[in-house]
Amino acid sequence: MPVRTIRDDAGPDAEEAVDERILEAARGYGWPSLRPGQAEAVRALLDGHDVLAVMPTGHGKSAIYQLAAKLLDGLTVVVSPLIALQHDQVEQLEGLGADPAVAVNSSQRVGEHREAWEELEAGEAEFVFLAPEQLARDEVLERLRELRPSLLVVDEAHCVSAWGHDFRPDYLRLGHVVEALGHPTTVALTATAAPPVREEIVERLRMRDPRQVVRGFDRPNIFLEVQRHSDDHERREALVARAVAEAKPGLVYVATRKDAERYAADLVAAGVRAEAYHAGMARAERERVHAAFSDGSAEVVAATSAFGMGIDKPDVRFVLHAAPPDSLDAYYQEIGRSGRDGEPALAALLHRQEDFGLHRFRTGGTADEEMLSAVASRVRRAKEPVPPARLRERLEVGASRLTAAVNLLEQVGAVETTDEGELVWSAGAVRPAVEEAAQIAEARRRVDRSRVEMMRGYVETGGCRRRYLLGYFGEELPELCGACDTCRSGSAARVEEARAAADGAAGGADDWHVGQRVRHEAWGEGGVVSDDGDRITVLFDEEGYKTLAVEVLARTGALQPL
DNA sequence: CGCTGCGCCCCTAGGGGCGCAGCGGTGCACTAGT
Repeated sequence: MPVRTIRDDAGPDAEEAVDERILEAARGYGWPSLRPGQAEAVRALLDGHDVLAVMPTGHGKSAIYQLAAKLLDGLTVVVSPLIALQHDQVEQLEGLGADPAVAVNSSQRVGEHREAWEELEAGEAEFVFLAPEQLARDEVLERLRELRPSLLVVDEAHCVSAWGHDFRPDYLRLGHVVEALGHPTTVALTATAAPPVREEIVERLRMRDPRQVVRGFDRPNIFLEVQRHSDDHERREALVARAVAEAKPGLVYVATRKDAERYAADLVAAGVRAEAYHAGMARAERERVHAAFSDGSAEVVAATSAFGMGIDKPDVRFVLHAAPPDSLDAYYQEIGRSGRDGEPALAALLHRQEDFGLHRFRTGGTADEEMLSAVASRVRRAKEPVPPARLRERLEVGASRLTAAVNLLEQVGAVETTDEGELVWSAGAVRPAVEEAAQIAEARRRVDRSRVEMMRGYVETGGCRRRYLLGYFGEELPELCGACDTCRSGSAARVEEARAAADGAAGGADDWHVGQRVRHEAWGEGGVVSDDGDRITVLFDEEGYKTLAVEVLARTGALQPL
């Protein structure tokens, strides 16, 4: 099929290569044109490549699979993290006049559930939405396999990395799902993922010959600001005053449920139409708050991280943080909910040094060695493959704790999963496997803690905040952004000068570059993720992020290229 | 790690201060009992 390529180097908004067939399909949905990256991603899928697309929400990520599904014969399976979102996604497709879509989940009535499967098995539905936990069930997987899906979509794919390890470990098992379904073309979609997160997504989903499409990362209309407070009371007052003063609607992110309630109450007392939102609230109440924010009757929502996915409001004018999140990935995701209309928006973080203590707690804990041992011993002793459900009964343990242990034992090659989803012991003794698995879990925690340190680096930097943020996501910003507090105060320019001076003193030697693999004498192997001239940041495989002074490295030789 | 809430002691009886235990985010699916 001939591909017409229009090349225009005028800038990021330049129209990209456009495949006539894709454009035709887009018109079928009522879209006159495509955004940068969309056509590229769809074309790669049509060519049989797996694709990871990283684009901000509102940039038309969903269009990628909607178009590909239209152009590929066969069922499209969409892995979607929240049941509450599945319904909206089905409706959105209906609104587009797309082929029928159904959802399959535990909230459905028996009849509804049966009907969905009947539609699928009669070949009447083109899309099916499920959470990863559904796909962990053999019966579900078996029925889907019979339907020979041609496209597998993993929506909100950062969940693989952010939730998979402990919280919703079935995310890490999607690789099995891909294979059990005969490896349909796979596309992973997310709004935010730093390079190591992208790597993990590609690896965990066992993508073959993947194409990465990363677009629209910088959001220059969002002003970045950080305020440090020493006293919690003062921080509260400053935040409320700010929310009162700024144009609305806006979001206030907090660290605990109780704070969500307190800030909402304080805002109401200050005359703001505010609501609280967190996962401890009754479902109907959560839905009411979500709806109130969407229709504008609530101006501000004070929320934990539970409020986020599924918000598709273009005119959010500010996102205030009453505490730093545990990573820049999370922070960027949250502030990215503002200014989607392209108009000016504010992202301000009001923190105290002590806030980081909560993350120390959350990334603390010890490896679940007891569970690893119990699982390993049982699987090894068994004469036949063990269904995970039986292990759960015998060990009297919840599904997620068990799955997390199984994932680790698989990762060290001690346990394997059969095509039927049963567990077999593959090699070696129990003890060393358990120890190795516990070490992997411990390394994971070190990496998590280092992600917190990168968040700390963001609040403490005197340099351009946007440059720091984009650097974390692997993008270089050549000029100071001019739209953050450090640029405005002149601090960023002073840091820049000092750096240039240091560079000159070092003879302008450029020993390191982004993407380079390196080995450190104490921290092992890693990859350079950012280069600030006088300092580089390396993501070590087992230790996480470390920021290193180039001058010290030159003197000590502690870091060597590989 | 840091905050909150509770019990306790202080002491010329009602509130203040101390010490310590417990808690802190995100969702799926499934089950039992109304």
